[in-house]
Amino acid sequence: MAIPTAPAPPAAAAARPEAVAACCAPLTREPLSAGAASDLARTLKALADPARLRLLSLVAAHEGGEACACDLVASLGLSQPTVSHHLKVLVEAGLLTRDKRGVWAYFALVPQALNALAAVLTVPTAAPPGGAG
Amino acid sequence: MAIPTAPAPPAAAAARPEAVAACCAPLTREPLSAGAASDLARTLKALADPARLRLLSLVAAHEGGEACACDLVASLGLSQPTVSHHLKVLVEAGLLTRDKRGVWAYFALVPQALNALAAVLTVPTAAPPGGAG
DNA sequence: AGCGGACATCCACAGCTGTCAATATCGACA
DNA sequence: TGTCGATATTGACAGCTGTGGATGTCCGCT
Repeated sequence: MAIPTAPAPPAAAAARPEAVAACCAPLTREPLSAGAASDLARTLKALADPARLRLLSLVAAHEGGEACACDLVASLGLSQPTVSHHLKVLVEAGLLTRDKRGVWAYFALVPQALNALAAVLTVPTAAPPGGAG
Repeated sequence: MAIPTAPAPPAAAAARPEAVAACCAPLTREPLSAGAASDLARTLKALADPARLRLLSLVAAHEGGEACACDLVASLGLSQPTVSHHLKVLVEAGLLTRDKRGVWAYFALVPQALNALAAVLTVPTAAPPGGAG
């Protein structure tokens, strides 16, 4: 473990969800720095779980684009604390937003976060005629 | 969508890299089945590691689109067994191909795998015209 | 054939992660 | 104010994962 990057607290990730995809350069343009790779991996780790993927799709497919936590618990077949934990991970990764109304908590997708992630992963299949610099 | 959660051995994943993104439906179209979520998570887990992300970018950014394992070991600052392990994970996930020439092993990107992944994650931000359904 | 180098595999270990029971917190309501 | 219900947090634990040292395997060279 020789990652000399700044030890930012995990809560900071939620404060800057735009850090997900940095700026623009796809994964394949130039070698990732250790810090950039760590940032990107943190977001991907939030995605790389069956329960969280299902949560995202449940929220996204729900009418109105948002879903109540109680619905998610019922749909997932996992315990309520476990679902709450997964939702927290997704919110802190900037992939979901949480809106608490009364006793209910509603979660909605953050499309730009997923799209930024998709943009980073996209590979230019056709080589540009101008040649790479 | 009745993905039967077949307990296929991990080696089978390399034989069907197109299984990464199933068919076409983005994550946000309809709730993922447990099997589909598990499949997608498996591929994302292969990506969700700083060392493997750097490996992918190193390979992709290397001239000729492929890189020798020795270069990767030198660039990553990790031990040779560790790099070999990460490369194996990426190959088994269908994200890299391995081509052994003599004593050297060359690794190349599988653009379609990453692009399929990106397609799954992409969220349609604008509603399709006339597609009120 | 013998040797050296490149890569893969095995083994062990520390740290992380998903899971749930128990509990705490907070808002709605009588 | 007291109770009920929804959600979040805590604590514990099993299983997974990243890592490196030691070793095996295979190829090229002398």
